[in-house]
Amino acid sequence: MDDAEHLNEQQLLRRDKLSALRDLGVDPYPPRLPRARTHTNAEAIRAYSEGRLAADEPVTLVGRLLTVRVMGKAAFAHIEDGSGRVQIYLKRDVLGAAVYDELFKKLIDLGDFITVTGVMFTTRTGEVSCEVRELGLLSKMLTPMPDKWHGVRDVETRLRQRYVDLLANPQVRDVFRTRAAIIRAIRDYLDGNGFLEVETPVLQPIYGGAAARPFTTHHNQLDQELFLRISFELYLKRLLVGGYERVYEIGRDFRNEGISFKHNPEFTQLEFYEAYTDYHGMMRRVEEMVAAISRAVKGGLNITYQGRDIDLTPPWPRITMRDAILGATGVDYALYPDASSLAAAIRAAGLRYEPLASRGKLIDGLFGDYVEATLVQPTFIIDYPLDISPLAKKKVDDPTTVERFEYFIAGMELGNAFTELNDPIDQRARFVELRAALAGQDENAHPLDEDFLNALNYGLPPTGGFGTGIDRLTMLFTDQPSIREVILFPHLRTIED
RNA sequence: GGGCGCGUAGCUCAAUUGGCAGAGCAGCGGCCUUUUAAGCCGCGGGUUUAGGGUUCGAUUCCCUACGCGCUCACCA
Repeated sequence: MDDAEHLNEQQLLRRDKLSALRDLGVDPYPPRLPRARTHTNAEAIRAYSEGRLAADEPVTLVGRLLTVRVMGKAAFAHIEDGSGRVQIYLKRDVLGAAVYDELFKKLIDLGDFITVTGVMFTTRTGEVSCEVRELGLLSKMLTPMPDKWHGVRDVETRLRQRYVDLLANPQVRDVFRTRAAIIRAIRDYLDGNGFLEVETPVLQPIYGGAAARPFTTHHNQLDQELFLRISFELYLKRLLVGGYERVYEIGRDFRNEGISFKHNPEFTQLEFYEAYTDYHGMMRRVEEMVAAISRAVKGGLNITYQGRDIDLTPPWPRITMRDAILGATGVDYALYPDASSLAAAIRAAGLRYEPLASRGKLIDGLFGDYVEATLVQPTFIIDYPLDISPLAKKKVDDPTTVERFEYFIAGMELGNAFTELNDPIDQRARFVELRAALAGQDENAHPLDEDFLNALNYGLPPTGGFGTGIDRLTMLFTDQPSIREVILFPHLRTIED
């Protein structure tokens, strides 16, 4: 890739300029600034506008050269640093022919990092700018700048070479600033409510806590098969056994599944657990936390996602799974206590279903096919079938149903929570049953997590637990249609030659 | 993994039924001392993703490979 014969005209020309610069005694990659930076671009503009710069007080600015407008013996240009853009004004009278013609006009290109020292002023058209007295090159770009107006649109280039995307498309940089602000808002909310941030193993000898196929890896010295975690749940609950009342973790989960606009193999998850509350308490926490995020990053509770207005003001509706499906399909699954009778009812209603699915899977299928996409405004769907919820506590008056909810915004599932199952005997029975149900597909068959069961033997207090995908939350708050747009380096197939 | 679609200059995009591969930006040369997608004059730049096939002739039609997108499946 670096062979000279593969370089295009413009790349070769930029390399020629490197040697020309060195011939002039200019280091195209100097180790530091020739003169210390005095302001960011934004600070310089503000300081000047607010009259905080003395008359003729020089400022030293830095940035990547984005545009140039040469008018013979004078030129305007814009440079961009992390704070934004500032216009610079260069005059041959001021800089001299050597700097203006030989260095600036001939050897400095769009995309180069430069530094200028000069004096702030306002142009005829009212733009606060810097009239340059000294010019320095900080780092030469050896490849042409992308289109200054259109940026880079090619999806593959944008994702494989995210640095190109970021440097060419400022709005992409904003997405990841917002992502950081969301995570900060989450920490602020949880820290402010007495939650302790913890870290639990990514490499796990037994995986669990979610329904997903894992990635496997291997520890050489121990000669031990390990799994990359698919959730934090079983470790975090151990911590409540140990006496912490409120814990949370923000970190990476790994699921070996298909990739889609809302699935990346590794994604960032938030889970928190709170003793002495239940899933109702978790619902209040979730709507409060999401509202807090919205206030922090959007300044209010009304947002727009892909053209649809969404109001995040708590409280959000709580709708049982049963009522949601009944309303959308006319099927009341409570009337059908087993998979075969429910399947018959679904068929009679003329709806889609997976013939071999369990009762819980049939219900989940109906929900996914007929309800989920309609949940545009924030909604809690509560009370899930037992057999798809092995870690949630049964409802006291209905042992086929558990105290669980998922919350939906913009037709997308964003998170999952339950009143945690803390009965060690029941938990063991659920694991055994689950293993039996999965025995056919041995990829998911794995040993019981005896240590987790042992922890429950020591007593887990009544607890509410919650997990949510930070990537999907970021999609929501940055109005992005795909998870790839909110992950800096999303997974792509490697290119084979 | 299945189905459908896409891949043209450094970037953004055109190219009629299968008939000389183009434009804007960027680049290079020239003019231009308050411009801002600066402007004006001129010039260069292509293995049309890769490999094969049909044809007098292929960016266009066919096959294979690679990558990307959409979608379905998978996701206790």
